[in-house]
Amino acid sequence: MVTNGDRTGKTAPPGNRRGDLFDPACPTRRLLDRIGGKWTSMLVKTLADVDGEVRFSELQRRARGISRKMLAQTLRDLEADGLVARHVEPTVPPAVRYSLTPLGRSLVVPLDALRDWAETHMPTVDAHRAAGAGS
Amino acid sequence: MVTNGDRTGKTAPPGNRRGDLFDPACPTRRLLDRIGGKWTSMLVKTLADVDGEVRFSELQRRARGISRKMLAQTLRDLEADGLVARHVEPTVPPAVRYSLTPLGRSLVVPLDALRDWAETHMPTVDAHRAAGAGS
DNA sequence: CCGAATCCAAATTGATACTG
DNA sequence: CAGTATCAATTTGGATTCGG
Repeated sequence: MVTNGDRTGKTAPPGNRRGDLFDPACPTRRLLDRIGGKWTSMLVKTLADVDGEVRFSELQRRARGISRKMLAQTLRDLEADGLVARHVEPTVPPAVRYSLTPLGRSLVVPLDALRDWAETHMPTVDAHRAAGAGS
Repeated sequence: MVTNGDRTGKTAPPGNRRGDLFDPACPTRRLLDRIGGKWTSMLVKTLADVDGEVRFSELQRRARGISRKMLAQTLRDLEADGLVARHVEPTVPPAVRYSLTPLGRSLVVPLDALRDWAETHMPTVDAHRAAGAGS
């Protein structure tokens, strides 16, 4: 593990804070804040699933339970991050399509690792909670 | 409840198609809800770092910024999940030590994948936000 | 059809103080 | 030392409504 705390005491350049998880500027912490959002990772995965452009309304159809507000908000956030591309068709009525950027697609890899762990181990977690519930 | 209640065996269909992410019962969604918590993943990684037993107060020292309340709460949650083991020494004053269970250690793997992505790509994300900030 | 703005309810978090 | 209880502030998500 890279856990040597060789901090110089001065502000380190971005990308060099590997051992400093509790620093709010730590990239890992910021990433977790982001994908920890209720809809972010679901949207990324949905976009990865279709592997192409999706319209706003179809996205909302696929993401059952999401409100227009949260869909738009999450999408704007993802776009600002460079994870999602937004393409506006200048028609009437307007047609807007979203897709994953290469950067966004690269995020799917670690997200899949997480999904893999969840599929494998969450039943164990559930069993543990059920067993120790009354403790 | 899920209609797919077959938890005793492998239910993954052929290909990549797995559980419905938008189902609140989906394990991946539940895992993300959990590690999306502000302190959960930080604590798991801290415990993985020491690779042994840690006392409550030392944990609080390492996890700069966490309050006793949140530390205790997150720890209790992790323990109920079977990710963390709690060992009480019946002395006066009491000494309690925490450690990662094997299950908890296994979670470190996908968490590290996430960290890896963050270290590599968050600077790009930042650059993108900075570039398109004023829009 | 897309999405921004407003208002509001609910879940999280934190500061502080108290207990065994 | 290792928690727990209570209260308040902040954040988050959702319903509705209005505009392009």
